[in-house]
Amino acid sequence: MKRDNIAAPVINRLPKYYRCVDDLYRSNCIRVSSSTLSERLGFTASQIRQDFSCFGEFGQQGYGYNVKKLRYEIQEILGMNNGFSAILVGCGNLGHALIRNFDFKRAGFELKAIFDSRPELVGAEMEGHPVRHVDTLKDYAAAAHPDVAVMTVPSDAAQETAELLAASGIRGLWNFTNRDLRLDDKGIQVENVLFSDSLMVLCYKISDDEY
Amino acid sequence: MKRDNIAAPVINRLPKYYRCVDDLYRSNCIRVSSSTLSERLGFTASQIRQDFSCFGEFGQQGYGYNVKKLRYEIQEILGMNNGFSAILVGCGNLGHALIRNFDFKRAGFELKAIFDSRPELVGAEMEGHPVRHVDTLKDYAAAAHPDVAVMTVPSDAAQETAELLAASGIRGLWNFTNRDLRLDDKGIQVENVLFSDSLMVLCYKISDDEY
DNA sequence: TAGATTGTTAATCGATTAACAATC
DNA sequence: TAGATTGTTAATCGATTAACAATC
Repeated sequence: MKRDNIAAPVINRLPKYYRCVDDLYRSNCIRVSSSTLSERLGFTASQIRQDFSCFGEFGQQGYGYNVKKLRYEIQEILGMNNGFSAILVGCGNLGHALIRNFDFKRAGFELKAIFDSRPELVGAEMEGHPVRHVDTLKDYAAAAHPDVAVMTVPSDAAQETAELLAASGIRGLWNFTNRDLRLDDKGIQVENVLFSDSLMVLCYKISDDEY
Repeated sequence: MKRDNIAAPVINRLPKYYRCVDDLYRSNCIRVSSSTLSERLGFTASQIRQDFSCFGEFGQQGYGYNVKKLRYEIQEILGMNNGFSAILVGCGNLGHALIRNFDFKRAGFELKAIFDSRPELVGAEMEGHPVRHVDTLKDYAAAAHPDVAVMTVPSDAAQETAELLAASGIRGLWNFTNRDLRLDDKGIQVENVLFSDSLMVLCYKISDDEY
């Protein structure tokens, strides 16, 4: 599969493609054309074909795309079939909510271990996972090599925790701390989930209405 | 203030500008130049000046920007000073986490009421808010006119809840359901917080590394 | 075969960057 | 005044859309 230097806007559309094609797959749809995808997604058919062609040729002239095959190809592009593992650091309300409700499997991850720094939590069980002390994280990582870490620690602990994780050889940070992390040159990938940014944009949009 | 037809990329950068300028303000910084902002934000100085100039002239030649003034102006642009109110629908783990930990005030919102459909939760208190039954939402909205609704209901209830909220006159939906909502022509603004999309992009990025 | 639809090239559109006159 | 830095125009760059030959 081609995969070099894909533009960020393309990459950010991939999950939406996946969700759409997965929905079609689950409703037993066999084939789909770029124009049908266009209606569902609100992107132009041209853009959809252009985006897919960054990674290969998945369709067939006169027919369209086979849903099952397309779904598999997008999984491959996204790396969902790599069997990645995740750990979660910070078992507060948000961490707990993710452990209980978020379907890691569906995004291609297995949640392997959870950590907290509060002694009163350590040893407790959360959805079948024992809470480990964050002091044991580095040893755990050295042995188990988890791929990504879910950061649900308080904002104040964000930078410190990020550095610990980077030093532990984690390759990706899924960052819920509402803080930008400074981790230059460490080659670690970061995805921020910035609740407040999203709410501010919504605030702008409803203010905009008034003009 | 100018506010017509601002490009989406500009709007999406505004919260990051705000967080940065707010940090400067809180550390008692008086003035800042576009080049200093550039270093902190990773945008070019040119882009920063271009972005600000969409909304007015906030700086001064030879001096830069007054931090306090700039912070205020961005608040105004984002609509953070409009005294907007919010309600939250769905008091599961994630809803609970937001109620407890998210600083609505800091983003310019006041959380006014919370709703759930589970009878066993109705009447309980959560961080000082009584849980109301979702059947009373429409009456509540008719009386109190909340501006936005935080949707933390299960995915299956997403579309139904969105329609109820639209019918209740809510102007903005902050959508945590991981589902795209279909609300054409209702003039309602939606901001999605799609956890799974974000994790899939991270998955792509760490896969990308291998090539 | 005729109709449909891809993958790709070329054209357009929009966003970012560079440059600089204005001026504090 | 001299140095610094804005706001804005023009140039560049990149992303999206349109068009169409290839072909199933």
